[in-house]
Amino acid sequence: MKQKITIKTIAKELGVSASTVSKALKDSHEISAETKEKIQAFANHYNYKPNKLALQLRNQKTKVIGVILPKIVHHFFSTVIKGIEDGANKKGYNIMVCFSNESHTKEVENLKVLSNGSVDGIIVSIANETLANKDFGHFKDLVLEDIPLVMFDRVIDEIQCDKVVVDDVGAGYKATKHLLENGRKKIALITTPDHINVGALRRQGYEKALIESYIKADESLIIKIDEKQSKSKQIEEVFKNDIDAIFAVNEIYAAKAIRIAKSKGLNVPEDIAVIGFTDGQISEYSSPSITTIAQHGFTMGNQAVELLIERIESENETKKPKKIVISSDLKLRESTKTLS
Amino acid sequence: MKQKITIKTIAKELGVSASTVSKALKDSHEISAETKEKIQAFANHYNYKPNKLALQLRNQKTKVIGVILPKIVHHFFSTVIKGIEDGANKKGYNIMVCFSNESHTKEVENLKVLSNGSVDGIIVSIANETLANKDFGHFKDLVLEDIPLVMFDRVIDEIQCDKVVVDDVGAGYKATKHLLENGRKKIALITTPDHINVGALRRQGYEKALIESYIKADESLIIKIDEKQSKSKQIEEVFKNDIDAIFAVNEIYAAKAIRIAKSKGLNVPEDIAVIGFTDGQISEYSSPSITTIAQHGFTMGNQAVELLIERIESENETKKPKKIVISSDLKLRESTKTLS
DNA sequence: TAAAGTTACGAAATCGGTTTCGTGTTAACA
DNA sequence: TGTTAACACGAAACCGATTTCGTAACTTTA
Repeated sequence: MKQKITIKTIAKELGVSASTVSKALKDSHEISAETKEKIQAFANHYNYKPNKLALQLRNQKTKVIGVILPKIVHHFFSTVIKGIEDGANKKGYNIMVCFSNESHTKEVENLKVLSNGSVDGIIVSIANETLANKDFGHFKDLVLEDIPLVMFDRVIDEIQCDKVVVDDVGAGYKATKHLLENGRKKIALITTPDHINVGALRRQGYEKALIESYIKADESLIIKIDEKQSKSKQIEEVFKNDIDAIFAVNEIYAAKAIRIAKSKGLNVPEDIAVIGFTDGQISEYSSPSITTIAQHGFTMGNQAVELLIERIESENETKKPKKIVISSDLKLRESTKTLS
Repeated sequence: MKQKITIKTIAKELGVSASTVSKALKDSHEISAETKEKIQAFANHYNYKPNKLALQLRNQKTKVIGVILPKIVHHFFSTVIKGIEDGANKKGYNIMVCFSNESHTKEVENLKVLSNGSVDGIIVSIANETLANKDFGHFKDLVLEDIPLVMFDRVIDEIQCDKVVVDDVGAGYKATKHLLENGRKKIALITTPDHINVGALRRQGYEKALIESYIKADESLIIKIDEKQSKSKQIEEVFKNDIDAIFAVNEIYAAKAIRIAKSKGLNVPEDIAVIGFTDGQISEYSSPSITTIAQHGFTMGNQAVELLIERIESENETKKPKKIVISSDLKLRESTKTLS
């Protein structure tokens, strides 16, 4: 078995031409039933598999989709990957994954590698660093080269391509509204720095809900976490204020907030309600379990890859980029309840 | 930019032959300085990138490593993937990931797709279903075809290939020993069915530790979770016994056990100590945080890919398969403490 | 000045398939 | 019996790059 068999091998062995073998294996009408049978039996017996690389070169397509993620050890992103793989598989594609580790340089490198022809299209969620320096040249090049591109979750308006996002404003609104409906009035927001657009959007929703309830947003109740410093310490700051609820833009901040609340002798949800974002395992298994906004990562991945494949396979007229907004749901758990 | 430029394009444009262009771009001594400069400048200006597919076909290697995982929305596996990607990248490889979803059929399919020449080697952690029916034909074929293969975590002895595993027996021993040293005597074990070999191995360690302490293993304290039924209900069973500690072979079982204990009015770790496996986010963020065995997934992935690339790049004499055992550490947290 | 050696480049084979086009043989038809 | 059509297959081009080998033109050496 060490020697892999090719069409030529078969042709030589059976005394026919390579083209005959190729046609016979594709059940072409040009080949007599007798010859076909002979060739197919032979190929089958020796477990012939057409060389993918040769096919890719000829067809100029790889049936592979490149995926660049900021990180993978993370519930949301691993869920998205699952959705992408699932959708890709259904259409006969495979996925090649790279991680930017939130680094701009690595993102550029990844993009360079993938755009060399290894993949038919690319799905990306942008690295934090790239969002911070607003350097999007690498994506612009990609668009110029006409390589199909889909961005999800962390997207930017500057690039003309298909996008899949959660309704972050709406989600922030829903979360805050829920707390308000629970009778909470002093709601703190634990969010990210402004350049992470999802954080900023969720904040908009938060503020919208407050305004609707005639509550003035209090800047001191909003903390933007700097990931480079101790998160716990930063979160602890917010407890210096008089608050009865916390809306955290991800589940880690929420979990940490709960721990701190407990350590301060506050009961969750009685004294303080907490709501998170990203319905991951932390929210599900911690006690109390955490009410969150479910992001439907699987759906996002699925939709993203669907958009991408659609664009790959209709590589003719340039249709206008689409933007799909996935609505998010509130998942009620133990960390929130009506104030009695 | 729509029209991609190839060596032929350049050759025609500059009135030279394709071979000249190729050589010039590789700075061959056969080409005059003048011509080289002209060609390089042209290629540079039009942003020429050699077609990867053509290179792959010619070199008969893809610089891609295939990875098949049972699942991805899972802390341990996503950590391993990170380790694989990291190691692969350092050596100039990319990774292509597929998921078996614990299904035998899907695993076979994945293997078939990847072994068609799309990748230079494959890293696998076997699906539960495959472990259950003990049908390893697809792996045997792979070995026959001389495609480099590395298995990790869930491995089998029947296949001759490199392997990377955790010291599951030792880990089970460490965990149990820790509980014993805490003064616990009635230690329940929440594990998997026997065919999941990692579960069986951890159990061995558990029993070894008990024997050393002259404690007879009590079958009724051992529950093998059937994932198809309600886990909580099954775990609840163990509380019918008089126990003062639980060793769970993964963090989800541990988290569920803690919830159930709490609901029964038992305090963790005072009344009952709990220790888990896989140092994921659940263990870290739940309250109480969970003492676990850290599996070092990143290291496993890194080692696996290193073994694989070594084998790929020394494709000559068939060296004997290696087996790397990664030792695991006990990570002390709040869910265990000395019995007072 | 003839023989030998350089230099600088092109032709062609190769990787492993697919596909178009051509052609010899036989069968069907006028 | 001559013409045409159908049939079954092979030759060759092609995808894009690399690489071996050959060679024209020029230079060096005897």
